[in-house]
Formats: sequence, structure tokens, C-alpha cells
Amino acid sequence: MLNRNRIVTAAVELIEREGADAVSMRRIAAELGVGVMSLYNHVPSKAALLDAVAEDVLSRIGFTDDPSAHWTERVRIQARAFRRIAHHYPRSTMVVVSRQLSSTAGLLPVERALATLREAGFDGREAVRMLRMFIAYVVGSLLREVGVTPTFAPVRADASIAEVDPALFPVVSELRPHLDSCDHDEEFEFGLELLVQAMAVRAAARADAQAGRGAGERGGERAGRGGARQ
Amino acid sequence: MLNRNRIVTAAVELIEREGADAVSMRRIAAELGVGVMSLYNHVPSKAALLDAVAEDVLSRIGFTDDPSAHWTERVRIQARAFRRIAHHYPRSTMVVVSRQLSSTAGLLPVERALATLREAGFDGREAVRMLRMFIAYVVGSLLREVGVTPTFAPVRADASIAEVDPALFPVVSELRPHLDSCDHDEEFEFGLELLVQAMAVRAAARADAQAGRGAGERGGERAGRGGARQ
DNA sequence: GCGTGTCACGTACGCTGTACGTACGTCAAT
DNA sequence: ATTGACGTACGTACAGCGTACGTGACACGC
Repeated sequence: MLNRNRIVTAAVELIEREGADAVSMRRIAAELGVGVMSLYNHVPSKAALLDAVAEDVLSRIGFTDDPSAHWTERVRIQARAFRRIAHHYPRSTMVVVSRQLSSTAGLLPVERALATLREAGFDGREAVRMLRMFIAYVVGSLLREVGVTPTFAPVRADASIAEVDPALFPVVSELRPHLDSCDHDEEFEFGLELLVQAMAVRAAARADAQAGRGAGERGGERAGRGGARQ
Repeated sequence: MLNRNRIVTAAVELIEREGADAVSMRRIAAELGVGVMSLYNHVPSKAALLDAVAEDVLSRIGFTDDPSAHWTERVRIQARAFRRIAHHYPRSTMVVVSRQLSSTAGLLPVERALATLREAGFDGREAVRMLRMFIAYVVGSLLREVGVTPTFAPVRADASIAEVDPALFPVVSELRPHLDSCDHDEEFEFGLELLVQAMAVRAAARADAQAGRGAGERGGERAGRGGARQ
């Protein structure tokens, strides 16, 4: 018996296996061993199907939230959970980010993240902004990581692949070794840490101001497991 | 006389006017008043044309770099220049970010940004990481801002459009007012400032360490090009 | 005149999404 | 038991897609 879920699942599998370009209603129908038009009994259009794919992937984000952990660590965990899904469904992730879906699919992550940020001491407005900034960073990072037509590929997204003229682009030329290689894990953690620390600073400043004192600029986190001062 | 530039320009205009879905070789040809296959004398394929569109938009980033300004301000300026282009060609921007292009089109921005970061005191590896993180944030932000199928729309990207159950999502429910509205300018500047400040902190820490103090846990690699991957 | 090139163009093929009509199963009311 | 309504699967058909291929018009050095 055909149903919406089987169709969506087949679509996700097909996307991961052969890329988003390979997706067509005929192809999916063939994959399921049914006629093309049968799909339309469960899905109103191809666009809606892709939206459903996006929702499906998004809803797979795992939540191993640890309420006992420091909020900074919980932020890291949530960001990594998001990233893990993206790596598990890299090509579908491109579908997710390239369509804005107005559903409630990704609402649980948002709820958790906002709760964490509130707990950190941010007021509503700040929490929302922090979240948006965080999502922007994570999405941008994932786009760099998985936004790659073949499938794996360590290639560059922002630099040249061939040689560049050292006279025209001295700095790029000098830093070629760094530009040509990219350890995605490291890069992601680097930015993540920078962001978390920036947030911690903000939270501390907030707490200080609220406590009435003159706000020493740092000191957030403390006792977190992430240390990493440098 | 038909040429590659006229084709790309027509494509950009068409995308902005009617959306990326409206783009077809036949449509572009009609727009230019030529036969469909004539396009293929100047562009090898539709995919290549879209890459060219991406390059074209990217190359339009204006540079009003002010070497006398503090590096933090120059970072802000560069980020805003990027964003301005994205707002000028919102729908084409979606095309830009959804294909990874391995050309040298966006090389000038990269050169400038890296130079600025080097000037701020970062070594090569850090500079590249900072840049990547920054690009991730900017791209992610733009995706939120312009990644909207209609054309303008202030709608949400990460929250519900209808009502949510306060019992299931208490925090989301409470923060609905903040989630439903989004001043893109403010949000962008907020994240930008947070990032710039985080970078400044890092730069200051670096300067301190270099001045002879206790050298944080990292420190290796001075100015060298050698890999020494972690 | 004569190759040789470049460029615009038309035709044709296999693909796409999907509107529409049809056929068959199940179930409720008669 | 008969009927009718309904949901589901399917086939056909159409407009549009990207593009391989062939054709013809024109400009060139010989």
C-alpha cells in the first residue's frame, strides 16, 4: 500500500544515492514499483514532496540534551546534532536549506535552543537573536561542507583551484596551503567555539549589569568543560 | 551580435524578474530574440550558464576598502558589501549559494579579507579560519533573508506560521512576538558585531601571547606555510 | 573559386510535471 | 443483493524542458 511516508523515504534515499537532480516523479514511482500518477494521491506536487523531504530530514535531528551540562556545552551539543544530520543526509541537506519551509517540523530544536539560551540569562529578544545568529553560522558552514555537487570532495568553495597570480593576489597566494585544505570538523569547531565564547561574554556582561556592578568583560562560562581559553 | 555577456545578463535579469524556476534556455533565448540553440555557441550548458550567473553576481561586490580604518571596521564594511549585493540580486543570490563554484570570481574579496585579517595580527591559519567562519555566517544570514520563494515576505524560516501549542513548546510560544518579526538589518548587525568582537578578543589574546607572556595552548606555526595538520 | 571557421538557426529525441479520465476495491445504505 | 459513493492505482496526453545534430549564411586567406 502506497502512502506519503513511503514516498518521502524513497525520495530521500534517491536523493542521497543519486543526487537531487536525479529526482523525478517518474523515478520515484519506479523506485516504489508504482505508476507515476499514484504518487499524486498522497502528495499534491513535486514541490510539496521536496518540502516534505526537508521536513523529514529536519525532524531526524537527534536530541541528547543534557540538562545538567553547562549551557555553553548544551549549545555545542545542539549545534553538533544539527551538523550530524546534515552529514548523514548531505544531499538532502542542500534541499533543506534551499527551500524555506514554514512548517513546524524543526520546532523542537528551536524550543530546546531557546530554552537553553533563556537559561543562560538572555532575555527573549537576545535569545532569539542569538539563535538566529547561530543558525546562520551552522547553515552557512553546512553549505560549505556539503554543498558539493559530486558527493564527498575536499575541494574549495571560496578559493581558486588552479594557480593564482601572486602579484595580483599576494595574500591568497601565500595562504594557498591553508585555503586548499579544509578539515571540516576543525573548522566547524573553531567557529563554534568562537561563537560560544562570544555568547558567554555577552551573557556575563548581562549578568554583571543585572547584578548592579560595573561589568567586567569576561568570566562567563567558568566550570564548563570546554575551557579553551587561548 | 550574441555573446556570453549578453546571455548572462539576460539570465540574471530574468531570474530577478521571475525567479530561478522561470529560467530556461528557451526563455532566455526568447528574451534575447534569438533561437534557442544559438545560446550554445557561447555557453556549453545550462549548468555552466548558472555558474556564470553566480560568478557575475559575485564579481559585482563593490569594494570601498578604507585602509585607514581599523581592521574591525574594515571587516564590517566587507561583510556589508557582500550583503548589499545579495539584496540587490536576491534571487540570483540563491543561485550563487546553491552551487559551489570553483572559479576565481570571488577571489578579490577573499584577497582583501585575508589581508585585513593578517593585518589584525592573525597568522595564516587563523586568518583563513576566521574568513571561513565569517563567510559561513554571512551566507547563512543571507539565506535566511533572501531565501524566500515569493520575493519579499517577512515570514519566518525557523518558526511556525500558525499557532503553536504552549504546553508542548512553552518557550517558543512565549517568544512568538520575537520570532514572528525579524528586522534583517538589525539581526545582521547584531551577529556581525558579536563576531567582530569575538575576533578582536582573539586578536588581542594573540598579541598578548606574542608580547612574551604565557603563550596559550596553541601558538605553533608562525608565518610558515608548512602544513603540520593538528 | 575554394576550403575553412564561426555563428544563428530548426528539427528531433528523450525527458519532465501533471491534468484528466478510467478502472477497480471497499464499505454504507437501501 | 443491489446500488452508489468513495478512495486508490493507473494510463494517456500535453506542454515544456535541455541539448545532440545537421544546415545554411557569411567572412576570411589562398
